[in-house]
Amino acid sequence: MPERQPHDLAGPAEGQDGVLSDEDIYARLYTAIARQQLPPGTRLREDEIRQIFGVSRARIRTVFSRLAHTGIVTLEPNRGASVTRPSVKEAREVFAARRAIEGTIAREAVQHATKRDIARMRDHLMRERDADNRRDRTGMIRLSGEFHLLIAEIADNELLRRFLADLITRESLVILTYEQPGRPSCSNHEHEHILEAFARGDAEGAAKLMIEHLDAIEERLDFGDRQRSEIDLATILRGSAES
Amino acid sequence: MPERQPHDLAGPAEGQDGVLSDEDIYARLYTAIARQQLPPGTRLREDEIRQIFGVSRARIRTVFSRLAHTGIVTLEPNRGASVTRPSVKEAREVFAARRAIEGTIAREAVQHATKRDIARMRDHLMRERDADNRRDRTGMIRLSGEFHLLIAEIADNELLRRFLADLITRESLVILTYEQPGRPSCSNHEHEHILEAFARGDAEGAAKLMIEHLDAIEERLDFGDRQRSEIDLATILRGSAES
DNA sequence: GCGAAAATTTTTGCTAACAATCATTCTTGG
DNA sequence: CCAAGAATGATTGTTAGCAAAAATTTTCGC
Repeated sequence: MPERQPHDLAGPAEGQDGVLSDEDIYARLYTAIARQQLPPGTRLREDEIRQIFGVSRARIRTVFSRLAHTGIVTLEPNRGASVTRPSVKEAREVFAARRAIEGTIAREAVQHATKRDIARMRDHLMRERDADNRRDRTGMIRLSGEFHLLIAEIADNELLRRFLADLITRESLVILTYEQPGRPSCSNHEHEHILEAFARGDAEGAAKLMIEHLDAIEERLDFGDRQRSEIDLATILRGSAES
Repeated sequence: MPERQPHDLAGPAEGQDGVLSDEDIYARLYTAIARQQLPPGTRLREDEIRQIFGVSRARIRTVFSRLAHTGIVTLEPNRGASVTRPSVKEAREVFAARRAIEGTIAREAVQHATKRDIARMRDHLMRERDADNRRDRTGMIRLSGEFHLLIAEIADNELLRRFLADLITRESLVILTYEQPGRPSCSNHEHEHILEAFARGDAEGAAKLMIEHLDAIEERLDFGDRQRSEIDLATILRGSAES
């Protein structure tokens, strides 16, 4: 897993007179991490980021502090910032937190959903299928997360939507850290079942399917396998030293 | 509603060599706000806070930025920071978000709870009753929030616990803004019913009671009355100008 | 006396620069 | 040749100070 460098974070200037606001910078870094462009462990050096965005270091420190507060960036005193490498415990907490809220979000969203919302969901799944057919992995990851956020948007609670956005971003780091090659984490077949529950107005069904979907994502990761293989290697290496 | 000043935020130094870390400063301000010591609208001037804590302004700016990210402090460009005054919409979102997660948290907590946890809850309710009998309003508010956080702690998901802590802090601002005098917002009788559900291991019952408890808190506030009385005054004042 | 404009003060936004810490490279002794 | 220590460079942590914006006070004209 090579660490990618944050070279292309700067884009068209969004603020007044071409100056990026702290919020803009935060959003850029956040999005890059959410889209797995900056994998876990990527060093984020203040001076480099400040040059990329053309601002002073103090601005970057502020942004880093906020990113750290959401848990997607880790600050080490005197050593700087890096994209968070989630531990197994953290990973499991992210999934548990998602299960805790996404069932309820789905239920609320079904009760709020208009015909237009359902059409948006359909359109979204078509785009997921397109990306899947094109083997556009980055696009799939983005669209998968966005499907969940679309549901949260339909549920119409900004606090929950933002909390979920953070959880999804943290989960994208989990996926990069613990994913098994060739085994996609988020299935658009499962998304389609959820959409069907929405279309028939089945709030409890949607909630149940959502939780099962999240269970399935978690199962596709390999926390357990990784720990076992580490123990085996250590045993083997100790054995060969003693014989 | 007078605005209190942040004079007494500094306390015993907690960091190495008596220097407070950013985290310490964040925690101090957060706690003061959560305990309603700094009411909605309180101006937080950088220079004043920096003098109180004996650090540079840049440190304070970092802390303010993070507090603003949780929504409990509001930053206005070129005008500074103040404790957030929640709008009615925000207030309702806080309650809706709490209902969305606290039912699930209560359910999880019942399934995790040990005898020791139940004893801690009982002890906590005794302290609530003490505070109530002493008419210690500040203590009641703190302990009420802490009861909810104790349940989240028993549920053992740090992400949810922290999100709930933020929601509770935001709710304490809502209560200060919209509370009816003489009408306490959080009833320890309702807490006792919740504890009973815990003691008999009734996860669904606990979840249901928790949601009803939150409904009841929300009902005790007067979003509606306030809006209605404003409309009446405007109508009356316009009527007297035309006659 | 009142309102508007000007002047002054206060506060925020931001940067350059220095101190402190860590990481890397070089040197030295065994 | 290797390990330990020293030297050097890179990076973070922090502050002082200036520019810009907002708030407050003073002045002036009617």
